[in-house]
Amino acid sequence: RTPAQPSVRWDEFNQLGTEMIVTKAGRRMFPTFQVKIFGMDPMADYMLLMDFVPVDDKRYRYAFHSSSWLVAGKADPATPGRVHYHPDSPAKGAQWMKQIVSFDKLKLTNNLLDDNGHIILNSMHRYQPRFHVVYVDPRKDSEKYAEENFKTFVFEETRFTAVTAYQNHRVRQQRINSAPFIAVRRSRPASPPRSSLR
Amino acid sequence: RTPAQPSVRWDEFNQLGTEMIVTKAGRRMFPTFQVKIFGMDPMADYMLLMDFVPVDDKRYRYAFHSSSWLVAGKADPATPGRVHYHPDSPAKGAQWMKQIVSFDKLKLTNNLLDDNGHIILNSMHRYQPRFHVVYVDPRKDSEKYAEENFKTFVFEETRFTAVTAYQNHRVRQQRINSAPFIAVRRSRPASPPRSSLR
DNA sequence: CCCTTTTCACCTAGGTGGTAAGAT
DNA sequence: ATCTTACCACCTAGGTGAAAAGGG
Repeated sequence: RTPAQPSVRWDEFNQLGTEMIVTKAGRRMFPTFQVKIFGMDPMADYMLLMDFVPVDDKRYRYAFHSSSWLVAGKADPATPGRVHYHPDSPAKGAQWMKQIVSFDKLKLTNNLLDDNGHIILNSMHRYQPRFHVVYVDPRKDSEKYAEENFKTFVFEETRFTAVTAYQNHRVRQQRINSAPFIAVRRSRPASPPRSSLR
Repeated sequence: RTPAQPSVRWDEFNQLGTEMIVTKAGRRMFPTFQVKIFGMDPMADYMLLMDFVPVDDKRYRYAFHSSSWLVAGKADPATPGRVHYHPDSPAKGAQWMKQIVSFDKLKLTNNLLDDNGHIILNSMHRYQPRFHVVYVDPRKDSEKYAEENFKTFVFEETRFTAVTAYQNHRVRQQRINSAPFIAVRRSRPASPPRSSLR
């Protein structure tokens, strides 16, 4: 049976055109990708993982005046295709099914040389998250069954554009509304003059 | 092969007579109990857990003037004997052996009605932490082998007296020295008079 | 008197977006 | 112009000991 993606929040963002921040140090996703899982063998071991595939081979830019995304040319060279294993992997089916599985430790970066195992994406490109379940086959010749022990699920509403700063004002606002604790700082105290005296 | 308890810090405290704070809400141990493990089957599953047994059947009190612990009578009725499973359990031997295993999530409480699964201890009593390794036997009739699949380790230097507030001044000082970040607040702002007006 | 509980200021650890400066 | 980066104030979440109050 297909796992479910609790998706109210994703739908809200998807309507606006979800944007995910990527930074050099790595940024968590918001919304977080989470799934409710059904139909596993409670006693068997499974690995859960995610990866991200380009939606198309285009680069985008955001037109502020029209508040819309425009194609800005062909995609930049693909980034290293990394995967993120859910840190509880491997675990028994019973464990995974007990509650919603949340990928809140996953981080996105635009640093091609990232050394922290984060997912590397190109800013201004569109991505589709994918969710994979791997059954840990106890049989000796388990490689032979790799195909059948591997299942992939795609939730289209989780597509997004990677950005280094929110582009669409309404997405930023939605983000702030979704997490009331986020401070909206209005201004920064005047910084000292940079260096009139070297 | 016997696991090792990194023990420099434990020895320091043990010389003074280690005291562990217990609170109603639960308090972490300091020092933390941690072990380096050797000799597991890398591919097999193991559970790691701890429990605490009374060192004797006595109750103690601390004599400030002589800075020493005195026997204050027979032990209070024993507390429910709980165990604490390391939250990563079950996991493969390879995983456990990869690095030092730290029981830093374990909490001690004096609340007999505790509902958070914390370890319940009697204040002013002495305890010996114990560390257990359970091999998860894949055989059908695994109960029959319970004995051989279960190993217990005791590190005597980790004995302590449970207290609700540090008794020995030098233990308190040692604690503060061990964690430089701990604030030593000198005084509290005068509190408003309690209720001259009910 | 001896011990426990409550409260609270203060700390760590880590994530967040705005701003301004930097880069291309 | 357009996008990226560094910096930083501000937040959450949770642990900590001291002091003060409470209890037997």
